[in-house]
Amino acid sequence: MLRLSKKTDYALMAMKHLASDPRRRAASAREIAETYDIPVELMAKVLTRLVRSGLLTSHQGVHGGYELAQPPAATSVAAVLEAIDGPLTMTACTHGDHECDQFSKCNVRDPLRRIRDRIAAILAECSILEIAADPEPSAPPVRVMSSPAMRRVSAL
Amino acid sequence: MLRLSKKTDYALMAMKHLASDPRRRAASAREIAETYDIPVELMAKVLTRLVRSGLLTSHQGVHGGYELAQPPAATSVAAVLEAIDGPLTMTACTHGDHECDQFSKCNVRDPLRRIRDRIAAILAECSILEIAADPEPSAPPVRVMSSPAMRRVSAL
DNA sequence: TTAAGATACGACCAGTTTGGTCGGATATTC
DNA sequence: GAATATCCGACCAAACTGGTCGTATCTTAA
Repeated sequence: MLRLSKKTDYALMAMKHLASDPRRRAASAREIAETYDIPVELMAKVLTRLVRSGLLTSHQGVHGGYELAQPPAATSVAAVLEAIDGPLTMTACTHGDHECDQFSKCNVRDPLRRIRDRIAAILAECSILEIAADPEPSAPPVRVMSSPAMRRVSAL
Repeated sequence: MLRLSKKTDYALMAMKHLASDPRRRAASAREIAETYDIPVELMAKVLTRLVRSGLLTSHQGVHGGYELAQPPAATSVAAVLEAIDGPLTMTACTHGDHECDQFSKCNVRDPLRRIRDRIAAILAECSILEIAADPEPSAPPVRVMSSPAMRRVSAL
């Protein structure tokens, strides 16, 4: 499992779309949704969450739409996940609330927290730039730039 | 998000319990369940899944119960996850089936697969031994690495 | 041989989450 | 003022999840 939600998928697709868009104008929810066959209203909902989290800027009106709030290298995949699905918790108790029935007796809390931290690190190190750099279906290959994050990837 | 299910939690707790049990006899579902305040029937269900996946051996009868099928170092956390929740997929299409509506147009499939592989590697590298080596229910305050740190990729 | 302690298995249920839809309000440009 | 946008909240059906129940079967010990 460990599956990420469809909304997160859509969010990442949109972020990549905006990151690799050659023309530097805002893209509307409709445009993105139609490009990837995503229900328009749902795409809109996802995009506004990204705006609220500061990852995108929006402006309304006839030629409005969404733009990245930061350069692609500055936004991590982790940030997108958190924007859509909330804090990256692996268990009910990862966040500090003791609302798990087994809290007092749990014997795997700390080990799991460490695993979670390692996963969080991976997601935090992976930027939208990295996602966008991927040669995708029909998109022309983007020139690979060398940044710390990218070098780490090719090392794997 | 990326939360793992309660059943997986229970499975890991049981595996650790069995791995760190000094006396080398089988533990019953009831014993484990009561130790950690887990509903007995649910614990039983989880344990049988672990048996079916070959991670535990069981035997019935009066002094029956469950035992690790392998030394703790030989079972990975990933194996436990998969035993309970099925293959570790991040998206609908990670496993090869094309059952996602956006399959043909998806622009993040490959990047996500690479991220998934890195996460899978972490889970595969972490063994039950490592989990069991952890000092027990200390219950220290939990500090979540939250937005500011996660939000931006460091030093880019 | 029988009672007790144990796993095995499948059906079931209620609560939550999720993906998706709808209606309407507001802003911006032409 | 019309068209194109974002914004916002309510809503719904389907899927998933945690948990329960009943029953069958195996194994040991008295």
